[in-house]
Amino acid sequence: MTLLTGRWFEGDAPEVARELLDKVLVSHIGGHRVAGRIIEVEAYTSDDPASHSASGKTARNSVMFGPAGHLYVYLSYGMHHCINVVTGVVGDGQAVLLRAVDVIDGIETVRNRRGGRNDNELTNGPGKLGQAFGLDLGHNGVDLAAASATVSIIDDGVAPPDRPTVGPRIGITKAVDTPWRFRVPPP
DNA sequence: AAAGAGATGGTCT
DNA sequence: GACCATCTCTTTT
Repeated sequence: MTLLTGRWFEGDAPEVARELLDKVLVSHIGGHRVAGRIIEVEAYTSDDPASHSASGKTARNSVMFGPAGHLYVYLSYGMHHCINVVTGVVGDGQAVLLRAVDVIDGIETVRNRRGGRNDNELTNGPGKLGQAFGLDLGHNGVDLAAASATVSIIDDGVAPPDRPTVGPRIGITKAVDTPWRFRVPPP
């Protein structure tokens, strides 16, 4: 049971993405704790045409260029908050998008936040995950390892899969053939 | 079961 | 003013 801190996240996004599989995302928001095992991620690097960081630092993506282990949150399609973990060294805009988790604590809170949907559709997409954990633009830039962190990532001893399922990233129009989506294989 | 379309707002040209 | 790292609901096979 160890809290992952800044240095742990530092590295190339595709590598860190694989390491993040089976780690546990935790949020403490509004007096509710929610925890979920990360089962699907996507990597975005700085020389990657599909990445928000591809054309340099802007107001939106500036935290991607900051230290590893902070959250990069952006608003997608005007209504969904997508959650990323920054991985590059300072000045290098890399991040891993968290696409899906299995809820392991706070399922009642998640059901409430997700408006009473079927349990298998609560956190199986990046926008759904953001809503389930209570995250929004106000959480952009938060340090996952800060003492006061409301969001963190924990290693509870479950190793990442030796052979993750690998595939193309979803919902992008550039670099669609780069296989940087990783998933925990089905049991 | 699959395909289509609308919602909705921040960010960048 | 266009473009989205999406989701949900409706319509059609």
